[in-house]
This record gives sequence, structure tokens and C-alpha cells, in this order.
Amino acid sequence: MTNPIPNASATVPGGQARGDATRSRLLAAALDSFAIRGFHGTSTRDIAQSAGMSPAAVYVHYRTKEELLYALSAAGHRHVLQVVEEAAAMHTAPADQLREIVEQFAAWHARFHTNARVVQYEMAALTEEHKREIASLRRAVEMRVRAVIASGVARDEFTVRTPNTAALAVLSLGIDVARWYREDGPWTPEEIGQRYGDLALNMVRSSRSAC
Amino acid sequence: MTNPIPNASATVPGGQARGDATRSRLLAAALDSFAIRGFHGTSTRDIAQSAGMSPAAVYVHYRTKEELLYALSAAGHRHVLQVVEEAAAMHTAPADQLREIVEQFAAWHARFHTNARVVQYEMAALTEEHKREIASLRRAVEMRVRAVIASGVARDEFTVRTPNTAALAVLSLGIDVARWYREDGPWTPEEIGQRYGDLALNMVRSSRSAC
DNA sequence: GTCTATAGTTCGATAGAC
DNA sequence: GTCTATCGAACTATAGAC
Repeated sequence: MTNPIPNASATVPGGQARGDATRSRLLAAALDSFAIRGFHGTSTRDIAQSAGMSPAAVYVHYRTKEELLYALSAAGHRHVLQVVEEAAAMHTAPADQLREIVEQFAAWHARFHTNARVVQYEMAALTEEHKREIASLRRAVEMRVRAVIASGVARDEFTVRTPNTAALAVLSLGIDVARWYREDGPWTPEEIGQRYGDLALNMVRSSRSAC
Repeated sequence: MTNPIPNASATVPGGQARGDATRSRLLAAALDSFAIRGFHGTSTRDIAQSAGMSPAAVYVHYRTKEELLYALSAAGHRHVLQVVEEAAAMHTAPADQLREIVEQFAAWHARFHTNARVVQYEMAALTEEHKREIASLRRAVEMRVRAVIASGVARDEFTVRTPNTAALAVLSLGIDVARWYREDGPWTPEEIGQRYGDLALNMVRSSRSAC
């Protein structure tokens, strides 16, 4: 799995390679600050200093601070949607699909927790137009999870009585990982994914109804 | 259930009643702004204007903007801990206790979603000392949920293999309500509580193991 | 306890040299 | 594309009159 932030060093030689590398450094610096202090708690001077350049140099690459946030939010949202789509495509049985989706979704929020914090908690700082664009990516993720749960219910493999609420709930499990995850914590992203995948399957298969 | 923000109108006549009423107005104004724009996205001028006073008048009642945040965060945390303790005390069977806790916890995050947002997403803006004090209240909530799940596992009423992860997960369900809840949404806080209570019970009683 | 006025700092963003 | 220098606005918080 690749990093959600496009890296200039992966682009073809020549062309915009050097400029792209600087943009990547800026994105990485902004991501760290936004994740720790939030968009409004971060100054453009903070970002410039982390990226090793003057405050003015930032504006050669991004016209506003919000544009930096948008680039990070969009890249993260597109990446997480791709991860969810690929997880669903790996299986045909709804139970396998749901487990895989939750596993990858939760692991993503741990592995890329700084980007995940920006994705999940800084949407309010986007311009209205950017907010709308991001919202459609989020809708796509939710619809994918709803479809998997609905198909499991239709096949009588899931017994949950409120499938759309269950979709929201399994997404909440993964999203909240971005809030509490610490790199020096006791679990790896993969372990978190596995445990949450199990719990999510339990959620949609009520023990009462199944017995 | 009372409001998490202490209201001056409930205090005895005389004494600090008038001053308390002004403090309550300030707290309410700060809460609204912090919930929508975040601590760093809110200026003391915003708060003063919402409360109908001059920017300078704020400082008669609170010495810093952070002190306002701390008052809101502490009141919210103390309230949610009380709600969880009372929910646990209502029952003796772990299944009933867990359902009641999750029901009340999730409903609280919907009913008091502005306070919940401050409680869950603005901790980083507190001073180190205030952060430590709040952290101990949060620990108390988590330990209470862990104890209920552990007792259900000990009695073979719950079959979950990772009880502490399950405790974290059921709390995540409730906490994330603060992020997505809208007052004009399709569900009442009570409905959310009931549905999430069901889902949480499913989580700790794996259908596979039970059958 | 409220106000007007403002000190002193920091903010986002720009100008212009190299 | 980077820098130094800075503009104009907004910020937290305080001073002092009433």
C-alpha cells in the first residue's frame, strides 16, 4: 500500500520533479502540524519552518493555507476510498467483504493517523466548494459499506435490524482510531484491523437471532 | 438529566447569582463557538459578541480563553462520568449494565453534542495541568466499561476474545456520535442510544462462539 | 462589572531583490 | 524559486474611566 501523499521522488525524472519534491516537503510539514495542533492552531510560519524554508516561499507552491489543507484532505480521502474499494473487490461473500473493509479501514486510520486526523477532524476549515467535493468522496465510502451490509442482510447472512446504522457504526470504529492511536501504543495497525474486523462482524450478526 | 453546564439560575438567590448568570452566558457562547470552529478558530471577540458584551468584559469572569475551555471540558467530563456510573448502578447483570452504559453514553453525545465535541476533540488545547486532570476523568470512564465487560466474560455471558479492545470500541461508537450528529438528522438521541446499545451487546457476544 | 481604547504580538499574504 | 522585509488585519489581554 502506498502513502496517501503523492511523493515527488516517484515521478519521472525531469519535468517538475524538483518542484514536486518541495511541494511534498511542504505537504509533509503541513500534515504534521495540522494533525497535532489543528488547522487554526497552525501558522504558515510553522509550516515553512518545518519544511526548512522562509514563510514567503510557501506561497510559491500554494496560494493559501487552506489550499494545503485541501490537498492533504483530498489525497487522504481518495486514498481511503481506494482502500475500501479494493478491500470489497477481494471477496464475494458479504461477511468476507465486510471483515476486509473494516480491517483495512481501521488499519489505515492507524497507519496514516496524521493524515486520518486531517481527513476526519479538519473538514470544517475547508472552503464550501472543497467541502462539497470531499463530501462526495465520503458518501462513496459510506455507500460502499451500506451496500455490503445490505447484501449480507438480503442473503440472511447478517441479522442486524438497522443496517444503515450498523454501517455508520462500523465506520465510526475505524474513524475513532485516528483520535486515540499512538505510535508507541501496544497494538500495530494490522492487529487493530484484525480485532476491529472481528467486532464489526459480530455487530451485524446478532447472537440472539442466530441461535 | 441535567445540563452539563452549571446554570446560575439554579443557584440560591443573593450571593453570586448575578455574576453566575453572566458566567453561564459566557460559557454557553464559548461552547457554541468552540463546537463549530474549534478552540483555535474561535476568538475572544467572537465569544464576547455572542454573549452580548465587550471583549474586555470576558476577562472579569475568566482570566484566559483556555480557562473557558477548561471549565467546559471539565463540566462535560464530570457529567459524562456521572451518567456512566449511574447507568452501571441501575443493573447487576453485565449485559444489562453494558447496554445501559452504551445507551446513555451514545445518547449523551447526541443530546449534548456541542459539549461532546469540546470534550472529545479540544483536549489538545488545554494546559498540561488541566490535561492531566481531564485524563483521569477519562480513565475512570474507560475503567468502568472495562470492568463491566470483564465481569461478563468472567461469567461466560460475553464471549469476546479481546475485552479491553471491545471496551475501547464501544466507547468509540459513542464518541464518534459527537462528530456526525446533527440536530436535524433522522434519529433522536434516544433512538441512537438504543441502536448502539444493541450493537455493543452484539460486539461482546460473538455469534460463532455462542452457537 | 461594564465600557472604550489600546498595548503588544502574531497572523496570512505580498513586494521586490537576486 | 528563494530570500528579506513588511503590510494590514486580527489576535489575546490589559489600562483606566465610570
